[in-house]
Amino acid sequence: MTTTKSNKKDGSDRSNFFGEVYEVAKLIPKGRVTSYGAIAQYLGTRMSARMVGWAMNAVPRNQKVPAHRVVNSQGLLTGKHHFGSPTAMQQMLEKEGVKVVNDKVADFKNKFWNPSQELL
DNA sequence: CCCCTGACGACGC
DNA sequence: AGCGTCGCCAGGG
Repeated sequence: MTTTKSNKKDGSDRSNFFGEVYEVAKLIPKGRVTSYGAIAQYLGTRMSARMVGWAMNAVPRNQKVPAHRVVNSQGLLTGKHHFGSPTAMQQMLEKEGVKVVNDKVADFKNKFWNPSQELL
């Protein structure tokens, strides 16, 4: 075995960037939400938050990434249109306990999950 | 190889 | 507080 050190998690290493994004997104606790910028900042604030959202769209079906738990810094469900249905994202969030009003997360500030702080 | 778009964010007015 | 613009990085045509 040895396995040396390659700690590969089933193909999550598409590029450090995408892989990290998927990992963090998968770590988001149920009932909590985070923002694209927060993930970007956690990775090193080197890339724009746009890359994070982009990574979500590039998520293969193999990866179960709760992209619905990721919203923009306003708590707005900007990516809801990418779930196949414009209401799918909201439905999933509400199902997990996250109230969504007007395509926006209620108490977003309170439900915000910061990877750099919680994950630390 | 050049141009444009894209699930964002911060700043300026 | 709402709207507009620029910046960032990468992929697609």
